[in-house]
Amino acid sequence: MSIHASVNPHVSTDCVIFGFNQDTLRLLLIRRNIPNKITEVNDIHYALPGDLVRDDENLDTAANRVLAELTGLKGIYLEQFHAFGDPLRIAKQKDRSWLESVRQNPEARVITVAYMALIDSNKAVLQPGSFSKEAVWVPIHEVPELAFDHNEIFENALIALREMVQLQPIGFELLPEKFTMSQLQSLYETILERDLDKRNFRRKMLNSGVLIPLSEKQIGVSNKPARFYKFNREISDTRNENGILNLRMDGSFNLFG
Amino acid sequence: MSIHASVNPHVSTDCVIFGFNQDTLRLLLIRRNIPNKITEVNDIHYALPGDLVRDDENLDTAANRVLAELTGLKGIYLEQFHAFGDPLRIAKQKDRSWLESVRQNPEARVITVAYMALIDSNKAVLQPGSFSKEAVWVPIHEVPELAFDHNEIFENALIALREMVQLQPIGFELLPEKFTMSQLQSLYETILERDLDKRNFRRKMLNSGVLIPLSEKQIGVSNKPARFYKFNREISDTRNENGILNLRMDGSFNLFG
DNA sequence: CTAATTAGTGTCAAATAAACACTTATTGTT
DNA sequence: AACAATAAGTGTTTATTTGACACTAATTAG
Repeated sequence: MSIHASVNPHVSTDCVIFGFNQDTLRLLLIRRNIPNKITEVNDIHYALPGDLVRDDENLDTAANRVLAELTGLKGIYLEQFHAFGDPLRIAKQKDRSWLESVRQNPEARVITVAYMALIDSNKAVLQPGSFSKEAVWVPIHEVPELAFDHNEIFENALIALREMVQLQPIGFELLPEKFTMSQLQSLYETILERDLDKRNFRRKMLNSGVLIPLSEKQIGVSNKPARFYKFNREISDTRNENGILNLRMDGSFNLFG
Repeated sequence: MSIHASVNPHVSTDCVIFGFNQDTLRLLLIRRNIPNKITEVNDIHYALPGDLVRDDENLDTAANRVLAELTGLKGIYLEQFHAFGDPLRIAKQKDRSWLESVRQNPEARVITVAYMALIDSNKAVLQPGSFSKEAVWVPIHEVPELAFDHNEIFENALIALREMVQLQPIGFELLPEKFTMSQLQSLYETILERDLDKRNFRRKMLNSGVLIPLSEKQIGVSNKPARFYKFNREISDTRNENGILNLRMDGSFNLFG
């Protein structure tokens, strides 16, 4: 028997949910009112949506549940990217009363498994219920101070997203079923935070085979109407046993050196 | 309060420790004797080294501790790659007596955060102590049935290694301080399981700037002696706050399309 | 019918990747 | 001392990919 203490921690999943809207990459946050014992006025805290993992759930299932409860969406792109387990992570939050409770209850420690989700933010109907009356979309450059170590988790997710988007054809998950080449380019430019050459972008996307051009075009725009495309899911849509999409091309999708 | 049960699970780290020896990629496993209540003879089980995360530890620290206890090595390449938390994962092991105990004690559930470690297997002096009298190096193609879901974890690690080795200069972690170009190529060929062109490999490695040629050469070989190289750690050796190496080049290290 | 706006298109130069075979330095053998 | 065996080391040519760059086309608003 070890002399070292190992009180079982709580285990949660937190979801970094990205959406893309009006040429802006957005993060879905939960606004919570937390009673402040000193001021007796509620503090407003923002946090990543998350929940404890239940006995009968595996991690992917828990993340999917959080997502579904919040957005009403199922079977969307969701990928585990990192587990966070600093014993002091709870204490990083602003709310001092929590810090005290952690000191007194080491078993209040929470280890969280973070997931990144990419959704078409138009499809997400924020659900009525315990979560959703507080859910808000926030542009990624206007993310406020978050509870716990959620800012760190978000920063990690953003870095992971930037890397993944250059290796795997996942950007589509953020767009509607039908989209124009310009929308797609704008998405990539937003995520990568740099301009891309229009002609080179089109060439690369079209040659890669991940786009299916549709005959349909924009209507009602006061300029040359753009063609719509859809994502070619045939390429390698391998949905794992938990219904999680995991798109991977055979070779590298190395978009922009 | 939720109607759903959330008994706190145990949280552990498991380490997939790779070594390279005699042109073979090897995995470091623990051999355990587990009393079998039925046969009253010990079953021999192999498992990934791992341990519960302690109260005062973060995840990286716990993984480093497991590694140090087993190999005596510190500050080596260690990277978290996935958390596994299927509630039935314990039950996947062969030993039926465990399965029963899990059914009776749902709190026996273990969520594990898996790490991949790359070490110069010559440097690892398997430590005397509770772990090491049972530690063995096994070629990756001869890995036996492992406890729990450790085979799945290992398979995932191998896939992750193959991907990472093509994007980041981490192969060096598996070699001695000084190595020849042929050793390096053999390592890459072993990991990627395909032949590489000698001249193209040399050119790419040398142009990438990750190698520092030494004046020293092999002695005592009955052929043209090879030059030794060492890894250029200056490139971007960013050791995080937990002493974990995290090598990343500025651009992509896209070695082999 | 003119202006404004965004879509859509091709070429050339530079960089990178892929294919390919012979010479060199050393030891062991005769 | 010559020779055989072995693995190290070295360049060139071709094909492919990338990056830079500017005009025409289709539509609506005024």
